[in-house]
Amino acid sequence: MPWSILELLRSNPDALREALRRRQIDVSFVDEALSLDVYWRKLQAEINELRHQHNVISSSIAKASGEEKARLLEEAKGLRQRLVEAEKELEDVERRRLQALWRLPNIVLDDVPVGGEEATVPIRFWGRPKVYKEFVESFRAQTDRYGFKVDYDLIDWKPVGHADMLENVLRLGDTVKAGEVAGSRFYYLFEDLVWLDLALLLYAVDRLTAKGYQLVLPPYMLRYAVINGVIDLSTFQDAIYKVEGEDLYLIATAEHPLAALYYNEEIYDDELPKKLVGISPAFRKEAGAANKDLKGIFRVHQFHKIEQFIFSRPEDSKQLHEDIISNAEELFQGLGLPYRIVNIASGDLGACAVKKYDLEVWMPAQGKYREMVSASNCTDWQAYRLNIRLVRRKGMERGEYVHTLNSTGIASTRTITAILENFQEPDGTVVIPKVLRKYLEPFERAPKDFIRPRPKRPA
RNA sequence: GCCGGGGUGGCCGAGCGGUCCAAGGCGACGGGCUCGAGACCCGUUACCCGAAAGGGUGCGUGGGUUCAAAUCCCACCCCCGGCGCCA
Repeated sequence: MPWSILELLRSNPDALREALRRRQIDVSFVDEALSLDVYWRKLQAEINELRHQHNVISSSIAKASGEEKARLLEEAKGLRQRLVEAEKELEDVERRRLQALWRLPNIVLDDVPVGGEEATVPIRFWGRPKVYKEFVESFRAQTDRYGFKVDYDLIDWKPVGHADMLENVLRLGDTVKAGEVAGSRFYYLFEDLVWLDLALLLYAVDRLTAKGYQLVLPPYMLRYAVINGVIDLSTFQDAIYKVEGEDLYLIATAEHPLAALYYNEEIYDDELPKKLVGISPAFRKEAGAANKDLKGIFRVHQFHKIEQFIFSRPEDSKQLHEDIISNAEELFQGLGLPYRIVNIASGDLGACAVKKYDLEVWMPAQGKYREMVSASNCTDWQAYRLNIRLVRRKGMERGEYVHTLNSTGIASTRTITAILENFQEPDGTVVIPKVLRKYLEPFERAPKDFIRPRPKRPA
């Protein structure tokens, strides 16, 4: 049996309906897909019969001659006519069936909290957040309320927000000029912050490759058929830029080209898991973001990202999901940024994922935990769409699809905002995390321990 | 971008309108032989529908001609060589 979702659709549609209910999606998608699948199978059987008759006649024409041949030709032509009609319908049904199947989201694991955004729950905390006195109540609402007791440092001065730090304190960024020349959500970064961006990327690449992840620099654009295999429709609409006049789309994360690395291929189970770390820019339209986070570089159209990606055997994906989120945690622990891990509620899961963890860092100037990392287990949802089959070496059994998992390692600009707020001193100086020193050391002009406010913008 | 050559199953490679439901080889898998391994022998090794029998589809992708297309025509994509341009 093939794709797990198709298997469920045929054998236990109620389980699929339940998954859609949990995601707060219209359950009728299941019925539509089911009836199209049934009809498609029936129609295909009928057409196969017609084709068979046609094939029999066709091949006898080669041996026939004279009147017999003329008669067979007539008969074959007649059958052809009927087939053309029927095949037109099959094509139509096939297209609609596929569309319906591709609209189906993945199932939802049982340990995912059911509900909308508000149902998302923290499952663990790390670090000692700096909490400004006026944010204590809000802090409690994000910690105590869920039954966690998180130690914090009370501070009586209000840290400057990351956007102001960037533009008005450090003066190492210019989103106004970028807005003028490229539009909102673009930015110029200068000097120390550029070094910081590079150092963060190198840090994540170094740590992850040390764990055996293979370093990959992937294509930054993909064809429609490929990128459509990796993402759901809403991501496509909200995030993806298209290159005009070409069948090319800018990636929103290295996850997309990494998933596509085995497009239309078979992978033997004894080669799994394949663990990759990708480095790439991420281009995002942010079409659904409305006016959220317009200031600064928290939510931008373009940033750098180190991405973890795994192809796995189906039986290993749950454990590997825990592994990649803990890899990300190690990176943030190294940076010293206090965070919590949340188990994303069913209504907020992307269609591809059966479960998703976010890592959210405490932002002292906002009084909120904000998303820095997202780690998803997509099981066979992407692999089915990209046609990446699993072959079991023992007995050479086919028919399954590999599982895919992805997680941010470090997203540069977001992590920079977290550093600007968390390691800010009252005088505006930013203390650079010690783990980054190694990646700044080789460069003469790179900052090593501090980023200091500047009187005016460089360049 | 232009000119020429080419894209066949996991890989190599034959076929160039009907006997192709794609030869042959390699690899992989299953079995035999063996104390075991190798060699050797037999078999399996694309996808879809079907409980099965069986049938259908598949030769880069999409169209077209034909009763019949891997084989002929058109468009596009990709690879190789040459020329041009260029970080």
